[in-house]
Amino acid sequence: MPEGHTLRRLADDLGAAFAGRVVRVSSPQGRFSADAEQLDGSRVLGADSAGKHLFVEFDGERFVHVHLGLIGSFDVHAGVEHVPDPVGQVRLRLVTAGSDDPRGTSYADLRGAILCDLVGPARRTEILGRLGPDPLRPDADPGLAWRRISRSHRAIGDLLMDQKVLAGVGNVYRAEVLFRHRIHPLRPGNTLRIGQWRAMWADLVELMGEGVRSGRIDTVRPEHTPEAMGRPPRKDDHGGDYVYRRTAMPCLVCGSTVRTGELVGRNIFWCPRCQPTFRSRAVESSPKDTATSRGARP
DNA sequence: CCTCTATGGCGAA
DNA sequence: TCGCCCTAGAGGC
Repeated sequence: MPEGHTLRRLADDLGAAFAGRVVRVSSPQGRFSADAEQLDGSRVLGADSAGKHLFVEFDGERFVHVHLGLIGSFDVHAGVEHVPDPVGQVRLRLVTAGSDDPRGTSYADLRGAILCDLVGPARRTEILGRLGPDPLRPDADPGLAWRRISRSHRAIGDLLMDQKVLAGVGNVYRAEVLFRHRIHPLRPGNTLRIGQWRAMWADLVELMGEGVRSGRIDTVRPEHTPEAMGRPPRKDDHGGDYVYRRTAMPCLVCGSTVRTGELVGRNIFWCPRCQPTFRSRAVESSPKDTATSRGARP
């Protein structure tokens, strides 16, 4: 689940349940035990996200830095009657202490994360400093991303996933935003026009904001659903995406066969007709083509 | 029941 | 460039 919208939502939920509360901190699995001991009985001040990074702030300028990676999850249960025994490999558990808060008892379990570290303000600033602008942050400057994109010969599908260029976009938003703007994933960053970038950024702000509210990624415009287009709905189509994980299915807009390939180690999906190659003869090849030196191989 | 894949990125080589 | 993290859902049998 974790692209930027997931972490923003998580920060909001953790803040709502734990901000201002004294918490019991533990590591049932054991891999965070030393740090959990340090934090146990402390007060949570709040939680915030930047890109795919999450920071839970405790008193004394201490932060738990979490990165969910591909398979991590952080489940927040607010206002529960009872706190159950941990199930599975729970690396970090937060439980509210005391009963004088109108929010009642809450707990949260972290599993499978790639990163869970206790850090200070300097380290937090360092981590934030490595991230490009996050479309979910109102103070983000899309010009910083444009500066890097417009000066790079790397593929736009590569640049969009580079957290130093742009923070919070993952494999789904990358494929979908490129489709929505009819841009081929392999098009070099330095061939984009600034108007295209401004439109993509504005779109990401809206799409990811919607993702925070709904808790899922849904990028298909109402006029392009199979129903609206008069196409029969498919049982093997999960819905909500134009091209992501729709290999060999018909494009929702033009009916062409959606294609897939690999770009910097991740699967990329696109429509060969809606997203024509920048130079018409450059990339019209089979999905099994060999990688370039940069790892692009649709 | 088992096997495969995944919205990510670190660190060892 | 690859293994890992070791979850969770989907699909095959």
